[in-house]
Amino acid sequence: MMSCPFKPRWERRKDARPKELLAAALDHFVERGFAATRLDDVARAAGVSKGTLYLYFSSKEELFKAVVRESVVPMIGEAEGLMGQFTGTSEELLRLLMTTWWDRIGNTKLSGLTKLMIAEAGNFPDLARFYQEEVIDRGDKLVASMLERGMARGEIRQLDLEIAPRILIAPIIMMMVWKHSQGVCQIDPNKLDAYLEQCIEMATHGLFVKPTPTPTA
Amino acid sequence: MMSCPFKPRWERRKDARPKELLAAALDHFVERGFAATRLDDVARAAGVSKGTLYLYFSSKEELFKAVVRESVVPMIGEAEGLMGQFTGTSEELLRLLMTTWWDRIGNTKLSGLTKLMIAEAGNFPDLARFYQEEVIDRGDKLVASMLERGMARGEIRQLDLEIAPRILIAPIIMMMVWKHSQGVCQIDPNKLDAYLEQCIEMATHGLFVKPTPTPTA
DNA sequence: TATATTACTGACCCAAGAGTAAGTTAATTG
DNA sequence: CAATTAACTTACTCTTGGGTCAGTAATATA
Repeated sequence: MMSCPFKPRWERRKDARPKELLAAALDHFVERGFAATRLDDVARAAGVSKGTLYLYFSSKEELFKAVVRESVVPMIGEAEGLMGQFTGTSEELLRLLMTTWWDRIGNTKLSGLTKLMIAEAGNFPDLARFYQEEVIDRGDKLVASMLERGMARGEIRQLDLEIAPRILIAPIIMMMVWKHSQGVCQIDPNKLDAYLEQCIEMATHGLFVKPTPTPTA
Repeated sequence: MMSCPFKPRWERRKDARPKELLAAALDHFVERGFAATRLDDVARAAGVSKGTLYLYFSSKEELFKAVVRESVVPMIGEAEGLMGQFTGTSEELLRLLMTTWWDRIGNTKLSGLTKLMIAEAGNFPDLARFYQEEVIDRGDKLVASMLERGMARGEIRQLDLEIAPRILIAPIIMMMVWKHSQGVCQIDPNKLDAYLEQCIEMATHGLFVKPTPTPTA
């Protein structure tokens, strides 16, 4: 490796650093999890030293929060907007929300953050609280209000709104988790779309050939 | 703390130690995960020192494998037997399998091991391989053959057997995961039974008031 | 070109925890 | 009651990685 004799050993790039560090951090967190990610590696991947990282982020946890704020939090707002102005049937809305969620998060590296939180929340209570408030609570509310809308329109049967949203999203969350569990529970990547389609279908149509009449709760 | 003057400082109890160590290890692994569990603590909880633990288990990973072999592996065999001699309808079988699974694993501390593997498989490839072979592969096969049986009997519609089992079990897995994600995604413990019931109902009946006729794949 | 500023480096400290092995003590045996 | 065995302990080594800070070098300024 020859280095150009007049290129300085490093440059001062105060405003580019945070973005680059966040990008590198996202990659590493997604790849290895929170605890197992080394800040040395993150810094090196961003082309700086660990000391520099600490100039821009005061701790590992703050770095992680910044990553989440930059990447997933804005998407919740987007989804809230999407739902607000929707006028079609509940089935269409269900499909719309699930597919956009999958496009924007599930099928991207962001799904790794979901898996990370599930995996490590217990060991980092501070991160857990942060994520609960900024992401989960808002997400839950979103799905619940979708169901509520459907129930009000008579399209969806009466459901317990503390439970039903969780059951509905579980298969998609698990899908994201499995995608990032190297070697365990692997699903053929070619079948991911089919999986999503099955999730939607199962939610709308159920499993059996002749659905028994639904008893109202 | 007075100690009885004639009680020896410790006893030699060669055959009791492994059981006690495994029990303590299970508790700690479930509570804190694999990486974050300190063998010092496990040993102390079992009333011995860390050195003793290493007399019976050659490494942290071997200790974990032993825990899994003692606790969850035998239950798979049990479930396989249960299915083999079952004669009722698919809906009854589905319900039976889901409830026994919940009774024996989901609703006990063993669910913590499931969560642990999901969380840490990526960082411990050797454990991942072990768990995949001893638990997941066999479990998958079990659910798939249940669905196959139902399809053969004309009770369950034609499904992709690589995908459907996963979607079916996802809500229960997530339930186990949430139970062990201290503070995140908490579900009211009183609603756990209702949650399970909803899972079964959703799988059998689907979500909507008037299920559209199911297109055969 | 000289001086000041500050973005950045890299060697360091320190705590934590897996694994080890020399030594200690309970039990067993003749 | 020795002498022996082996279950158990204690104090140690070694590695890893978050966080720090004194110093260095790129840039701005005069």
